[in-house]
Amino acid sequence: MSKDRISIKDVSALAGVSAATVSNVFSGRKPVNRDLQERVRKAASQLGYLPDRAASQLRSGRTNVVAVLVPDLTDTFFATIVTRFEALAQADGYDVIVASSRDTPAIEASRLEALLAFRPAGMIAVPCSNEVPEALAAEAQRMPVVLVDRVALPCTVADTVTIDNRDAGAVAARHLVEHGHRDIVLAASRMSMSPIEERVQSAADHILRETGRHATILELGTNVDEGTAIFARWLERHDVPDAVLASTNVTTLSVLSTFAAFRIAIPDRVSMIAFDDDAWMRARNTGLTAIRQPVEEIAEAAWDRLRLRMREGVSTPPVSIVMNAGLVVRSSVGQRIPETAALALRASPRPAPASAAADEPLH
Amino acid sequence: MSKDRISIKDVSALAGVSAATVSNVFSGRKPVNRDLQERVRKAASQLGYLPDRAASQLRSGRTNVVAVLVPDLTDTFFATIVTRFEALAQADGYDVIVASSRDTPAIEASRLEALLAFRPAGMIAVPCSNEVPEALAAEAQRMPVVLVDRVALPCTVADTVTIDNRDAGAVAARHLVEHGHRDIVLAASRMSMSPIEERVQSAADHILRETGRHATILELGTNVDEGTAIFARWLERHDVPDAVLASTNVTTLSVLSTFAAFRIAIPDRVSMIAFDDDAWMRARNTGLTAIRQPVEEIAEAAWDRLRLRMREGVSTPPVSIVMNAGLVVRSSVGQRIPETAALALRASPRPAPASAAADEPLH
DNA sequence: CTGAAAGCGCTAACAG
DNA sequence: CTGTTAGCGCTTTCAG
Repeated sequence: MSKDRISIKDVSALAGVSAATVSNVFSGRKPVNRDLQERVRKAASQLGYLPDRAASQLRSGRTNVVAVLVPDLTDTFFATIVTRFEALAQADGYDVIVASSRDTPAIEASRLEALLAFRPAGMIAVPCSNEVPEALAAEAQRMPVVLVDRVALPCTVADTVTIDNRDAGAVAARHLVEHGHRDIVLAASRMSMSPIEERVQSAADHILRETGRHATILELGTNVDEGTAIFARWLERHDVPDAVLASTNVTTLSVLSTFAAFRIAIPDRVSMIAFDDDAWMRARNTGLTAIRQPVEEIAEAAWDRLRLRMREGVSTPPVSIVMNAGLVVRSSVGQRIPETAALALRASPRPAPASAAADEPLH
Repeated sequence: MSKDRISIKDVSALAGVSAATVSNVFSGRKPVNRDLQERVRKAASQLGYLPDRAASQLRSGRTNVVAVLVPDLTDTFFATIVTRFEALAQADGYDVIVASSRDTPAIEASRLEALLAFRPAGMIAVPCSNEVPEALAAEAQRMPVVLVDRVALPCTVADTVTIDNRDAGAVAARHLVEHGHRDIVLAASRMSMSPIEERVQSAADHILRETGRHATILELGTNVDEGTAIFARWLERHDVPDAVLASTNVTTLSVLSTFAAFRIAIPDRVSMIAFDDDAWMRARNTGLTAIRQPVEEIAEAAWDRLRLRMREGVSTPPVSIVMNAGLVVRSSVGQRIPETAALALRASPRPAPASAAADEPLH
């Protein structure tokens, strides 16, 4: 352990070549004689040489680093996206640096600065609020940026990859209504985040249109424990609804925790549609019916887009990619007889013109 | 968007000072006149200047970057550790770069190289196998390294932070045995990983000592779906055991998924002890009794250690920190009458000398 | 194909 | 306290 760091000069000296040749061997940017290559590589591995990115980047102006910024790494949705990115980036010869904003705009700004100081070749960001951070918007004019998930469309700042949130909300609402549910709670995280607003509002609209009833919208925040507390407080003061539709995997956990604490059975007493499709949702006796976002595909689309931009520049106008979420039906949504149908049944000997679904319990 | 990048010179020119002064304003390493500070800051923000780490690091030899390497970012245990690190590091003025080895030694080696090429000030690593990667062991002699979780003790390479895995296994086994369980399956991920081996072997030893029965050890791997398939295949050919003890949060998910698929009720038909204490374990009607690792404390201990080393160097011998896991009792472990006690009960009118716990069903 | 020399943006050292 | 100068390790000329 004599010298502090092994540099390209140590290698070139040992191999008896110039530093430039060593550089060319490692970067592969210029052809090098086979024999020399071998000598250089041997010397390098003998010394444990690893090129210094700082120096390389400084001189060349190029870098193979892409940055990823997400609101929360402990949220499986984001963790999965990051993991997939990293694999894709690595396959294309890029290294990924990751930062988490812990859902706080101030932290987001600071993490963003930290990432930008690396002068990455590109960046994929899931903003923590609706506002694209100023620094990011500015940077997006020179550096490729792809915005994912938490974005209000249309977005003029950068390319985006999102799901069709209105459709997701409507599909879930329809499923609930078709199963006879009328008194429905929509568990939002924060309505100020536009994808959430879209999911929830579109579900509410559908419910109102189909049943004439107003859904109850509850904001449970982006943290499980906080959301559990809020929902518990609400439940203490209200009747158990027919069904709950979660708008986020975190709200899903909050709602389920509360029901567990209150020993409210799913789907016997209340139906539930979860958001996102995590492993634990399958690991239960009554599997959760859930809106599944195509996480991997989202990550892939974002990476494709970023790679394209890194190759072709940011001069052409931003593109918005919208993917579709699907409903995975398992067993957390039960069949209810809606009041109107039940009244009709009691009032007349003939079956009322209720939906086929609502008839089922009579068989 | 005329110039490509704003450099320190642009700022110094606009502010009418030297580059060194701008540097001192931002690094705070030398005092600068108030007025000048202000002028510099104004010029900088006006230009959108962000110091270039590559250049800074190259010249100064210092860096405020620490690297974190984990086997899997989608595993909540690791994700939580990373998140906590990042918060702590940030509070101390460090930036974190993260990489995931996806539980594959080859990827681990490549990610490790990528991280080391940043020349970080220190590194926290959760190796994916028992073997500390060669490159890391070598690096640990000059750069502070803290190894977490997946480490075989004693470790001569670097400081370590782990839990007392033998104790964790024994505590869980005792809980099961005390509740009258005899036919017990130990769900390992891979016995070749020494913490797992310790947890599982120590549980097996305890069970053998207390009941004279050999526990069944099953290796379910480090992936939920794979583990589910393996356990399902096993269940098709064997009786449902009295209880299952998981050694990992991933094996927990595999086991639960299988039980759900087979509609085997917990704890009526089989008891279960989970590993790690994730939010979803509380979000069920029968909450999971679980071994809880003190995740946050592990992260904090590792960070403290790393910070100390970054301050004081790596010359003093490695230190091993061992923390304690605890058993969180919820409702997934039921009461069984062990055969021996049951036989004794049937054979004699007097209560057999069974444990108090085993008597409970008779009340 | 290889080597010598210059310089990326920044900060250490020293002079003022 | 501020400016000047040199050079970190690499890659890029450009000459051989």
